[in-house]
Amino acid sequence: MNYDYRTIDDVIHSRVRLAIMSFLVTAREAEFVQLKKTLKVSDGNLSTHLKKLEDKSYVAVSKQFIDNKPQTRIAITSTGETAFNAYVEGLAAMLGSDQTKD
Amino acid sequence: MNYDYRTIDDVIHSRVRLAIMSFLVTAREAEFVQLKKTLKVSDGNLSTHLKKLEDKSYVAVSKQFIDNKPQTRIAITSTGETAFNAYVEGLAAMLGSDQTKD
DNA sequence: AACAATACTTTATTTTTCAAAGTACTTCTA
DNA sequence: TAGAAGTACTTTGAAAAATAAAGTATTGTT
Repeated sequence: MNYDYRTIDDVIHSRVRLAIMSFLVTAREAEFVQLKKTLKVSDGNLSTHLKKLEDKSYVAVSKQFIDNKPQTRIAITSTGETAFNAYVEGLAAMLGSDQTKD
Repeated sequence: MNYDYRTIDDVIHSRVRLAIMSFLVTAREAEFVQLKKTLKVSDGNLSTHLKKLEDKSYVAVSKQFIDNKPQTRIAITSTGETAFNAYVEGLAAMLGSDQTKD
């Protein structure tokens, strides 16, 4: 069991970013609007959190026009997936998921 | 699967406070100094985080003198334990702990 | 008595979060 | 076809949170 809080990745740990990463780890990629609706987060909030994940290369953001409207697609990267898995493991080690109770 | 970040308790979610609660949920109670060493956190930092947990009645703090030195004991409350368990469940629902992979 | 050490708490600075406002369009309506 | 409204974002700024540094109080040590 580990209780050193520094071992948990604070870039992933933010509630909004954790939701983003959790969604992407199974969905693989998503549109900005889809993410916004799923996470029930404001535009600005989503935008800033995505930038942080992008800065760390946890997600890759690509922009295109579809029906003359801008569309932003966000995909998890392998770096992001590795970091996410490490995060979950670290969390489990802290929470003590092995405790036997009902 | 739930991706609404608001469902996860932000008082518990902070890295330091999560470590505190995780520790206390098995240890039941601890001394300030013990907690400080285990979590590798500074005095001031621990003090402020404990106050937040105390404000929410997630922990109960009692002070006494032992060998003429102040000693602060921190115990998890039933409110705290309930909140912690709910937090872990909420987190599991977000992370998707049921995913079948090796 | 002076100095270091222990066990904290308070303060102040830096960082983070989040929503309001802003930008750059497109589509709809009169 | 002007302009109002809507969509898809980004930037900015204000509030909240995290953290370390400084402060308080007492003890032990030399």
